[in-house]
Amino acid sequence: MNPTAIRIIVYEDNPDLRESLSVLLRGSMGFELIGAFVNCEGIAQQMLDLHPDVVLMDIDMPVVNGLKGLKTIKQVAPQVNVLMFTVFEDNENIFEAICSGAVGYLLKRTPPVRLLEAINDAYNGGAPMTSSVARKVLQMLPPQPRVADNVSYKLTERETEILNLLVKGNSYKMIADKCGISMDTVRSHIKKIYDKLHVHSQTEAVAKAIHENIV
Amino acid sequence: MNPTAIRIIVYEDNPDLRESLSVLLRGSMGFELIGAFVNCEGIAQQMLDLHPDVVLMDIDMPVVNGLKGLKTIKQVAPQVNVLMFTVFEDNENIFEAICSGAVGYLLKRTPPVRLLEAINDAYNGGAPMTSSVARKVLQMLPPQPRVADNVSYKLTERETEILNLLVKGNSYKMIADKCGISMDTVRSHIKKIYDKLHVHSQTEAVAKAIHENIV
DNA sequence: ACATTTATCACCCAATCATGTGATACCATT
DNA sequence: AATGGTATCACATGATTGGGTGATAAATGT
Repeated sequence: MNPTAIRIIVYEDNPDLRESLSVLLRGSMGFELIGAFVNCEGIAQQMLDLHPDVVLMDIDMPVVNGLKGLKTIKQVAPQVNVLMFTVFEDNENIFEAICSGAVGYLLKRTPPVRLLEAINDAYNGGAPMTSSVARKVLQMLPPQPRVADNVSYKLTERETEILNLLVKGNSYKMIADKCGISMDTVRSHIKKIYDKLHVHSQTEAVAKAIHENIV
Repeated sequence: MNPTAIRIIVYEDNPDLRESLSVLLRGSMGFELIGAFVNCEGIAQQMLDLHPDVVLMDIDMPVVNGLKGLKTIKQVAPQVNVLMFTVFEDNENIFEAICSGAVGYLLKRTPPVRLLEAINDAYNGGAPMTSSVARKVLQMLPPQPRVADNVSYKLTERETEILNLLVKGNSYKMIADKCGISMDTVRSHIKKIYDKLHVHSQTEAVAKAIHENIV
């Protein structure tokens, strides 16, 4: 056992891939594979027994999947750097993994050299992730990320105001009251808003407004 | 001019580095340097005149710095992918850049090959960033944002499904079609949804769903 | 000075929605 | 066997919304 090497455990149900990873890690200086399992059963005990530096974690595994495993790790050994290693690139999985404390998120198409770099990064305080994943993470950030708001649709001040009231659940009548104008005028504005947003109902307008604009 | 190349503008006050970047980009297939400036003065006009695909942006520049430049770009040409390229690795700058719409954040010690890859990534919808930057971005994420999804309102599976269709702008009739049930049944479900969410209109339900639930 | 944009209001009609009341059927639990 | 939850459908009524057409006035830009 190399005392300076990064201690790694792999969780991966696919036998071929698990074997490839094992070979890769055993053949690379500075890395030491200390365990490889088909799923996350017994993961808590494994953390305590083997105390790895980095865990390479598949998501889709039978019995106990990677996201559950990640959460367990963060409970029993939060200092362990967990790198998700998966084919899933959907927001839901990324979001859950990141929120549960994964430090990185790599797609399985990552070339071996990059994988080793990523493990190294993770060990040294980085958060390696595929750039497509990174963009998804950025999209999760927003308190106020995009400045490109209603400007893109060129809504007037009044239209923006009315759209906001709509989003808050006001009916035409309530908007008319709050703005001190007639319902017909509200109608008129809303028609123009629909035009500009390319939608045909309140529902769509509200969804679009929340997703893309000021809210 | 190569019509398929990625069109790039560089903002960098250091003459040597600017020259290095120019040489690098001119010598690389698939990249076309269409401008290189010492600061962000006149950046708005430059965006409109040159319409780049990717902007490589230093932060520390005299007169008008990179963060201001970034914000200007996002106002006049929000579709441009801006890659910050800087020596600063402090949270403040990263945070501001990301929140202002930068798609990536590279440190100047990034090797040239990686830089080209990053530009390519940025152009193709990724968000390339140094892994140490990525970890800082992760730390900006709220600890565990919302676990409180539809469970809190205890919507049934069917109700959740219908709510989602509603959020996507479907009318009762369209939902009925997609679910293979009658409009009256849709009505019935939606009534229950309103009850559970304590709302009284589609608009409110949609807003609430987007803000608090699964979407 | 003229054209454009913005905000305002009016009227009409058909489509859609909100709400209530009630019924049937299936399933799981008790 | 009875209960409660879910999913399904029906009918009715009034309110709200979406679209069309058109008009006036003030502000703005050319």
